[in-house]
Amino acid sequence: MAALDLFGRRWSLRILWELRAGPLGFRPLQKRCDDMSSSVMRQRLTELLDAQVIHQLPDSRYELTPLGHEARHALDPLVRWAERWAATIDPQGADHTDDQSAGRVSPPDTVGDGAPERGSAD
Amino acid sequence: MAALDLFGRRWSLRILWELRAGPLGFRPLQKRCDDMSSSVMRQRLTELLDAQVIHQLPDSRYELTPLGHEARHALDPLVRWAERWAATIDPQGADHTDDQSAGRVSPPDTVGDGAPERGSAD
DNA sequence: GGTGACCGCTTCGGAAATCGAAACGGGGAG
DNA sequence: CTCCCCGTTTCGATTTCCGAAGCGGTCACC
Repeated sequence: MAALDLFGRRWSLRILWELRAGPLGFRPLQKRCDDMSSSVMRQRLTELLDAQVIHQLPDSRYELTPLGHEARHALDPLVRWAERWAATIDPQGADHTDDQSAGRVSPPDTVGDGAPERGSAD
Repeated sequence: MAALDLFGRRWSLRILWELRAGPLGFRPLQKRCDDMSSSVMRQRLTELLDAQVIHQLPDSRYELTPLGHEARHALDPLVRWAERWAATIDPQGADHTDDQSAGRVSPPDTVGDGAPERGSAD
């Protein structure tokens, strides 16, 4: 349950996700996370730090701990599900070249709607 | 990313989790989810309904769709990780037989810091 | 030495999400 | 009819999040 709460916050999962490839500094990480507010970012970072999911390198960059990497991998099935999910509910034109949605993605309406969103799992 | 947003909301994962054992009505479900606000509950329910993760039975109870069950199972590794995580950072109060804490759970503070709220493992 | 760019991080006012409790109409039991 | 539980909506109060500006610091460059 604690985990559900920790990861149920707005950018926690995203941060975990963006850190998967390697350590990142504060501002770079912020940019990767859709330019989220630095205030909230610091907050999430602190929570994650406290949960020992990430830690800070001597050069002050943030990096996943072994525990953090496990969490990120534990997330994999969910990512795979997300892809299937996207394919199920949004099977039509997956062409959103003109997409300009910022941070907010809404739950898809229904099959047959024309409201594309970003479904890239990177 | 859309999934990260859908599940990044406050009670989404919890609802998914509480529905794992079978269909539940509105108020029962609400009680199970730490008595969350009915307003937010309705909102989450709508989002989940819209995302075709849950659906409503003729007797108006809520139930996971096949897609929803997949999501719940996709969550399994995360749950397993959570247990390991709890054991890693909170190895002393190793008695999680009881559980009735309120809504907010924070990253455990066992090691080093004195963060406020309490966490419970399920 | 001065300037500008990036850095980690904090502060603050306003917007949005969440809460909490009350209330509606309806169903079933006593 | 009354009492209790139900699903659901509404509304004011609180919490969280956002967005932008600012602080002190480093480093390259001129």
